[in-house]
This record gives sequence, C-alpha cells and structure tokens, in this order.
Amino acid sequence: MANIKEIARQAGVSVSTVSRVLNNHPYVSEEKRNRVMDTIKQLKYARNMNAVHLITGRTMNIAIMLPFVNHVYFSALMEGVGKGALSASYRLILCQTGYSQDKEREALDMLRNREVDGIVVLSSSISPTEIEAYCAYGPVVCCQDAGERRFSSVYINHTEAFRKAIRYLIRKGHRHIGFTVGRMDSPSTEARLIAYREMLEELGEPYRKEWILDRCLDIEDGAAIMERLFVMKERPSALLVTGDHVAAGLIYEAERRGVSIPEELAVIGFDNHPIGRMLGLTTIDNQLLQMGEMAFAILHEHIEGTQTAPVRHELDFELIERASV
Amino acid sequence: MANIKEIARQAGVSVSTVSRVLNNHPYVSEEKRNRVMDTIKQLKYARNMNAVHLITGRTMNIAIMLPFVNHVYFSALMEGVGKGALSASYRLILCQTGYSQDKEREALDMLRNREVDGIVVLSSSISPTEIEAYCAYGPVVCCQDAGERRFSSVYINHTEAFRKAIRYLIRKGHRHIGFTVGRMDSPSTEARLIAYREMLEELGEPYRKEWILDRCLDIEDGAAIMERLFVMKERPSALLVTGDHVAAGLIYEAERRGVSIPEELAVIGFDNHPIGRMLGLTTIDNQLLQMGEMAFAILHEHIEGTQTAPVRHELDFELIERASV
DNA sequence: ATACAGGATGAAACGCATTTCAGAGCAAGC
DNA sequence: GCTTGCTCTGAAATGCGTTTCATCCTGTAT
Repeated sequence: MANIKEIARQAGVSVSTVSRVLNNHPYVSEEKRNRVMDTIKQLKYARNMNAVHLITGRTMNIAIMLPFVNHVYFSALMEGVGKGALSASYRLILCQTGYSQDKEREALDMLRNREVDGIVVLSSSISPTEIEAYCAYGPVVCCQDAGERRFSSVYINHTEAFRKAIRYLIRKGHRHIGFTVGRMDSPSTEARLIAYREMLEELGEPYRKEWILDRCLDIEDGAAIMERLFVMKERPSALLVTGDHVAAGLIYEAERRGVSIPEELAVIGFDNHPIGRMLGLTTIDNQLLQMGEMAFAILHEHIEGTQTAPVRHELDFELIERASV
Repeated sequence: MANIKEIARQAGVSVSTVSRVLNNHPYVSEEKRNRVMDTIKQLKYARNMNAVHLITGRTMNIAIMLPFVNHVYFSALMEGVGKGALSASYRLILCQTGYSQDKEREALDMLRNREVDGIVVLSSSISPTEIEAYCAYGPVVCCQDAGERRFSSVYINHTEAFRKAIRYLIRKGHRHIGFTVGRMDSPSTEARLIAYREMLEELGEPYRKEWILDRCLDIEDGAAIMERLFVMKERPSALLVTGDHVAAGLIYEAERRGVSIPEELAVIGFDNHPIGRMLGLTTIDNQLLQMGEMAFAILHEHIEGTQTAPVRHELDFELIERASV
C-alpha cells in the first residue's frame, strides 16, 4: 500500500532519492541509500509497475499472437520466443485467437494501447496488409514469409523445403505423391502448392485434388488419413505430412491396418518432433525453436532501436532421413 | 500520440466527457458523443492503457506460472485457463519458470507490483507456505492440492485416482505393479506413493525401489522405459504411467521389441490425451481442461470479490477402459 | 408556483514513479 | 584565489485517464 512518497517521508529524503535507490542510480550517499532500503523493507514497499509503465512508456511485455496454445507446432515456437524473452527480461502476453479476426485485431491493438512493447505473430488469419497498418505503433515480427513489408519476418522457405522433400521422394522412385495441410488457404499451403505443381508438371502427372488432404492438424487427424486413402480409387505412394504428430497418427494407423511403411506408403513429416524420432520418421526439421528465438531477437532489436528497418530472415531447414521413405 | 486532453480540446468538450464517451457512460448528449467519436477517429486516438491501469488499479492481466510451455500436461491446463480468461476478457501473462525458484518468486512479485490482478500456479518448486505469503497482495489459485491454505486450489485427488487404477489392475490379476513419475519430490508423487504403499501392504509385496521409474516426462522417456525394464531381474507386470505421451512411447517401444501389451505388460496412462485414445490406452482422465477453466473461474471470483474465502475444489477423475490392461 | 429527481457537463483531485533542472558542497587543477 | 568538474540532493514537471463533486438545466410531481 505504501508508495514512494511515503518511503521518502519516513526515510527523511526526497522522492527523487528514493527513485534513485530503486533504480540503482549512482550519486546516492551510502547513508541515505541504507536509510531508504531499510524503510522499504519495513513498510514492505513494492513498486507500482503501472506507474513505471506509464511514465517510461515501456512495459517490458510483448504479445505473442497464435491461434491455439495446445498444439505442438505453436508450443515449440512459443518455447523459443519464451526463451529469448526470458533472457532479456521480457514477459509474454498470450493472445490466443482461434483465428478469429476480431481477436487478432484485439491483440494488435495492445500495441496501439501501449500495453506491449512489441508483438510476434506466429500465425494469423488477417492479411499482412492489415498487420502492416499497426507498424506505426510498434514493432511487429511475423513467423511467416509475407514478402516485403513494413514488419520483419522470420520464416523457412516452404516452397524450397517442399521441393527438397519431393525431390527426395522422386529419387526414391515415387511419382504419385500427395500431401496434407492444416488449412487450405494458409500462406504455407500456397507456398507448398507451388513446388507441388512444379513437380506434377515435371512428372507429367495430373493434379488430383483428393490427394491434397485438408484439415490435418493433430495426431487423430493423422490416423483418419488411412481411412481417407482407402476410399480412393487411385492412391498416392507417398505422402508429405505437415507435422510429425499427424504423421505419427498416420503411421500408427497404417501399422494397425497392416499397411507397411515405407513399402506401401512412404511418409515424410515436418517439424522434427521427438515423436518422429521415436517412430523413425523421415522429416524436415524446420527449426521451430530457433525460429521463435530469432523472432524474439529481431523484435528485441526493434524495441531497443538497434534495428529500425524491417528484416526478413530466412532460416535453413534440413531433411532428416530415417526409415519412413 | 494524441491523448485525451487533445481530444477534449479539438472536440470542444472537457476531458471528463471524453472519458465518459470512452467508457460508454450514459449522461453524454448525443451531439457531444458524436463530436468526440469523430475526433477520436480523425486523430486515430488510442487510449494509453498504462494510465488506465494506474488509475483503476486493475490490469485485466493474470499471470500463469508453469515450468515449461512445451509439454502436453501444461498445454492442456493452459488451454483451459486461457479459455476462461478469454471469455472474461482477461489476458494471460506467461511465466515460464523451469522450476527456478527465483523465476517463481519473480512471477509472484508481479502480484505485489500490481502488474497482474491474480495468478494461477500450475506447478511450482517453492513451498505452499512461501506462496501463501503473497496472498496479501492478490488472489492466487493453485492447480495442486496444498491442504488448507490462504489461497484456493483446484486439483484431483491423486491418491484416490492412483488407488482406483491399482484396484483395477489387481482385479485384472496383477500383483507386480510399478509406476513412473516426472520428479520424485513432487506433491503428486507423494500422493501416489500413499496409495502405492497401501497396495504393497495389502498384497504383502515388498517395496521395490527400481519399480518406481523417475524422470519420465515425455514420449522419449517413455520409449526408454523398455530398456530400463529389460535390465531388471524382476519385472513388473503392470505399469502406471503418468502421462499418456510417456505411455505412448512405452507402447511403441514395446511393440517394436515384440513385448505384447497387455499380455506381457499392462499399462495405464494419465491425462486422457488424444494420443492415448488412438493407441487404445487405458487411462485416467484427470480433467485437465476443466481444471484450467475452474482455476480461472475461481480466480475470477476472487478478483471480482464475489468469493473472498479460499476454496478447495476437488475435481472428479475417470478411469477410461481401453485395451492396454 | 415549488420542489425534486435526474440528465449533462467541467474542474480538479487522484494514482505513482521518473526525470530534468537547478543548486549546494567539495576537491582538483591552474 | 578562481575555475572546472564531480557528487549529491530535492523541487517540480511529466505521463494520462478516471472519478468525485459541484453546478446548471429541464421536466415532472405536488
């Protein structure tokens, strides 16, 4: 309940001196410093950070916008951002949007409202152009390639990664390749389609809409894929699965049904999650942890002012060969 | 950049009127309300929430303290808390502690510093007694049973749940039962040991230290259990595994090594995670989502002042019979 | 005509810590 | 002896929105 004024009064100094003690400024005599610190302890004084935020114009909070927390992809990214934030003494404010555009705008508004010093967008449903409008109020970093923008981004080149996975499958003799996506209209799906179409062209294969399996987000969606494959007249011999958890579900269900992997169905996952390592899943490591850390690092530079121009940082990816192809 | 004073000046009204418009108070004439709203739009005014927080003494933020975000148990709990927070317009500030006591105190200090209106502790390393000291500064809700305390808690009765699982195993003919834990000195481990010792007594079985497998947190730890079982002279015929992910690792590895489940090894998981449903894992549903939601609901009541006394809310659990026993 | 309730409005106090500025005291340098 | 440059200190301005209180006005009840 006590405030800085009360401390000053009881310690017999001015509020400025108390503030100096609080902030470890030099130029306070040992004697007064001790007196102030004693009074602080006696009165169990705790600073009202809201006043600090108001006067300094900084909150040491950053917002992290994502559709849902309970998903391995976002957990990993979040872990990375959190790691960076922790070591720089920033706090993370969770903005779980469920891809609701209103919620997303609400999150971005925190920047306008000075509630946060910056925001990292893991995934959003509103357009990059709309996000761009918020750059006037503070730094924004996105974990998706959004092209040349007024905000920074950290991403992996999904087209390139997909191309690499496809090439690998072709080298292994596959011509009938399908893939799964989380949602059809996401930027990464778009990026993947580019590489996919390229491949079809090259192999002279037709575009089979049903080989692009939509709404594959978690392990059970993965298990459900088998059923979807069984009802197809023509089945792909290989599947690129976005997410090791989805792939794990698929592999499990394949085993249960006696479909042998990789002989009857080759699978490549994404994310390089522990579950994939355990299952011997060939996967693309897309460096989620590093991406999160890098996102924070860049945001931090923007906040500190050491970097004012938006940066686009493309991360490497790596094909990890295991036993599912 | 504009502030309420500037809006007032340009709209030709007082700051009080602007504030009233901002907060949808009645008693503002239609005409002035419109004038103010127009000016707000023109100047692209955004409220400085830090000033609001300072004057109102509330931030609409709550802290959520947990060791790591990248873990299914905490993800599920967090999802629940987040759900509640969202619908009550509260923000979640993530305090990832890694069980560092300093970090935990830092999180609790946010309460003293008025940075948050309340805090929910999912799991902590510091003692309940130390947490209790912070209750003077604001409401705290823990997701573990800490006995009669000055803070509220939401929990499941781990002893009871364990007992139920053990009874079930005994009914199925098992006498040699082991179990896994995340860390040996956690409150839930203690609770489980009570039921476990009871069972040993009843069956007249000796306490075999090696049948309590420590440090089992994720899927790979689960897979590693098989190796640990193989080097034992005597092996348990059934294992209670804390976490469906750990159990999934174990099941997978058992299959790989040709150990049939449940014939050679029966397994009961915890958490009722989708991965367990997929694998036909018998498990105890400990209502993580509901626990998170309930934790927030109680915290909310404390913040609103509708509930001032600490409450202890014990949640039900449910044994879900599937094929692993 | 009088009283009273309620709508509408603005001035001012309030919440609290940081920072600038001015000034005092004192030592070192010329 | 005088200037320069620290060290140390406090008064006051600052950041910005909310809320209380007093006041004025208008319509309705008596």
